[in-house]
Amino acid sequence: MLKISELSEKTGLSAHTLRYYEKHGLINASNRSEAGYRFYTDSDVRRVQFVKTARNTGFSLEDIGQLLSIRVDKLSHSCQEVTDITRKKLVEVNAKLTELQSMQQTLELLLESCCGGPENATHCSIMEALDAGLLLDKKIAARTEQGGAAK
Amino acid sequence: MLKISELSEKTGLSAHTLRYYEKHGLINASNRSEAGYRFYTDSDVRRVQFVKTARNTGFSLEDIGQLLSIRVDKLSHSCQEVTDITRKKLVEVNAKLTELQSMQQTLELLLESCCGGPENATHCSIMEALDAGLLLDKKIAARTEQGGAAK
DNA sequence: TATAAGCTTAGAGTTAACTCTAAGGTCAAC
DNA sequence: GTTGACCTTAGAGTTAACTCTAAGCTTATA
Ligand SMILES: [Zn+2]
Ligand SMILES: [Zn+2]
Ligand SMILES: [Zn+2]
Ligand SMILES: [Zn+2]
Repeated sequence: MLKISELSEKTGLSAHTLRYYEKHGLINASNRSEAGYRFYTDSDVRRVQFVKTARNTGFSLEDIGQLLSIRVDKLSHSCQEVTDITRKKLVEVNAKLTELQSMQQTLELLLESCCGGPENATHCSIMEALDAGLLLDKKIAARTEQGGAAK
Repeated sequence: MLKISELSEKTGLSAHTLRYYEKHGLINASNRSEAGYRFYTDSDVRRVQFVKTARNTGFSLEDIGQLLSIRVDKLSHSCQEVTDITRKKLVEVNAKLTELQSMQQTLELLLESCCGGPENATHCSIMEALDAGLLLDKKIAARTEQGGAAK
C-alpha cells in the first residue's frame, strides 16, 4: 500500500497529476486511510503504469480511458477495438509527422540560403523567401525538374 | 484599399484572426474609415502574407513578432539574428519529430503484433505490451543485437 | 507539544492560437 | 426607410493536460 507521494516517486508522475488522472476517471486508489489519505495497491500501481506507458506512446487521456475499459473487461472487447484506437492514433501521428517534416525541410532550406553573418539583413534570403511566400518550393521543383536524378 | 473581409478572402485568414493578430501587434490597418472600418494598403497586405507564410513554416507568433521587427528595419539587424530564430525553430521541430517518430514506430509495432480480429481481447498483444511497459523496445534491441546487419 | 512535512479538497491559472459572442453602429440596395 | 450583410469593441470560451494555490487536516519526529 503506497501513499500518493510514494506512487509519485515510483511512477515519475507528480501527485498533482495522479489526482488529476483520478478526477478524470483514469485511475483510483483502492483504499483510503481513516483521514482520507489515498492508498494504492499493487493492482492500482499497475494500472497507473499502464496509463503512463500509453501516455508515452502518444495516446490522449481519452484514448487511454477507452483502453482502460477494455483492459478491465477483455472478454467483452475485441482486438479490433484495440487496433482501431491504435490505428487512429497512428494516423494522427503520421499527419503531424508529415507536417513537421515539411517544416523541417523548409527551415533547412532557409538556413542553407542565408549567410548567417553579422552584416545587416537588407540582403537576407530568409527574409526574402518569407516575403515571397516561400517560393523556395518552386526553386526546388525547378532544380529537380532540370537536374533529373538527385544527389 | 481592402476591407477586412476582403483581406480575409485574399489571405485565407479569418477576420477574427486578423483582428487577433492586430491585437497582438503583428499587423495593422494603415487606414480607417470615418466609421472606424479597417482599410488595408498593399503594404499591409504584404505584411499579412509574410505573417501567414511564417506561420505555415512553423514559427510562433512571438517568433514572427521578432521577424517582423527585423523586416521593418533590416539595416539595424543582421542575418545572424534571422538564422538564430530560424535555427531555434528547427531545433524545436527536430525534437518533436524525434518524439513523433518514436511514437510512430511504437504504434506500428503494436499494430503488427495484434491480430486486429473480432475475438475477445484476452490475448491481445497490444494490451500486453502496454501492461508490460512496452518492452517491445527490448525485443527490438534484442533482435537488432542478434541479427547484426539489418534488413 | 510544537514544528515540519505531507495529505485533503475545490477551484483557479497556464499555454498557444485562435474562435466566438454580444451589443451595437454602418452601408448598399431595393 | 428598412432589410441584411458587414463592421466595431471588449471580453469570454475552447482545447489538452497539466500545474498550482489556498485553507485546513494528519502524521512523524524531536
Ligand atoms: Zn546574409
Ligand atoms: Zn540572411
Ligand atoms: Zn487478437
Ligand atoms: Zn490484439
